[in-house]
Amino acid sequence: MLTTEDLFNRVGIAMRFAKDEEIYGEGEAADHVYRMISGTVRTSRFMADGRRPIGDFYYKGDIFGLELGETHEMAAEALSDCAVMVARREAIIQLGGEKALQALVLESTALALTNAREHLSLLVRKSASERVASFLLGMARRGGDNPIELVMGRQDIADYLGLTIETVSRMITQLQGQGVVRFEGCRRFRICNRDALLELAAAA
Amino acid sequence: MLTTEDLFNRVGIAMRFAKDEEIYGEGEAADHVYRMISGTVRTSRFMADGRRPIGDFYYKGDIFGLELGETHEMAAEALSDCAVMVARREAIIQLGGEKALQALVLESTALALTNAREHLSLLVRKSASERVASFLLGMARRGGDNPIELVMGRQDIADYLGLTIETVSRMITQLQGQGVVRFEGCRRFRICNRDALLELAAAA
DNA sequence: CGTCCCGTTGACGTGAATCAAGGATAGTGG
DNA sequence: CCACTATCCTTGATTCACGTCAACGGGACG
Repeated sequence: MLTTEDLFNRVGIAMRFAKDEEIYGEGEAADHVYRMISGTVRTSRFMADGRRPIGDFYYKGDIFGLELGETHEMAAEALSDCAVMVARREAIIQLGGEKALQALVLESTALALTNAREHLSLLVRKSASERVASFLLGMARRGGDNPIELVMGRQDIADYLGLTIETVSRMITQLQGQGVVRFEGCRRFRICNRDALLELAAAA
Repeated sequence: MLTTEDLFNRVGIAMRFAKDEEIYGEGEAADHVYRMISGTVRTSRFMADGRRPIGDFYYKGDIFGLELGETHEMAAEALSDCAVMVARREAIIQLGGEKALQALVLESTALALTNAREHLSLLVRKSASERVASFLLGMARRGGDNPIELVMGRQDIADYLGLTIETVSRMITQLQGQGVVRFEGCRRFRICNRDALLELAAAA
């Protein structure tokens, strides 16, 4: 059985997207599948009232763009310059059969579900400081060791956490005041006291 | 190909659970799968600080208890007296092969993802009244026509919406004041002005 | 050096949480 | 059938966290 990576290497083509470039739009036909090689992508939707729910952030190795329906429910945008492998659904079926696509759908859906659940618990976990603490921990988990680079701006964080940029900013300042984290410029930080941060983020 | 329902009828056994009875606990081995016949089930998790995130409510025809991992991430509890078909994972594989189980996993995961997304948009959609309006609409969608019976208490609603019971109660009172819905006792209501309710629930 | 964009900070208002009673309803035992 | 109690729901008063509005700061770029 081919691994997901093999599959993409065989039938996919590499593409690069510049920062802020749109990869696909909301409502477009979803006949391609994407696999991150480097950089970060964000999916989001514009709503009439200006609120902008963020679906997810995708990092190296993640699959995205594979919808259960026919069209993309959210738009995908490059948060930083990035490289992705793009494959047509058809091509995947040709190479690996229906089974390969099904496996991919399951893998992708399962990941999305896990993320959605984590996101849910972030939003239900009410206080702003808990949300920000959890978010920073999550970034640290992905981003490897200190220092950690935030690829997204404050607005993206705010949208993701259901807060405003001012509140996010204040909470970050507060966490610094408590000596838990330390920002070096506004997009890079170090965790000074992991235990305290875990404490603040509370349960999983 | 067997339908999900057939599958359960062939290898499952019918069980009844009384109101408030636990169907399985958090952390237990997840080697059974459940399909609702009647009644309502809630999944939830207890957290150290007393908050209780609710995963989902399950109604007639829904599958639950099928985890991606080895153990149940949340406990399942009967909200009302209910009947379910229970099948062992092994039995499903024996009858329908790996493929049948995979299909079931995908079906179940996809549904869970859809629900989680809907739930997310409920929580990000900020105001308390919007959340309650959306919730009541959702209940109406499932519950058929007027009048609609709420199987869950205020606490469950509050947990689900990320609010307190007092706020839920106030919002309901407010919606009644606006003549949008009308409660007949605290667990049964009618929608008087569907358009206004849709308006209040806003997008999605 | 000036402009733009993004992030921070402050002052203030507001919506929901909290605290605290008070009613309604259902289940229980007489 | 009716008190009696336990639960659940509603309502009011108060507090507090976060949103909003507004000004300021600082780095990137021309």
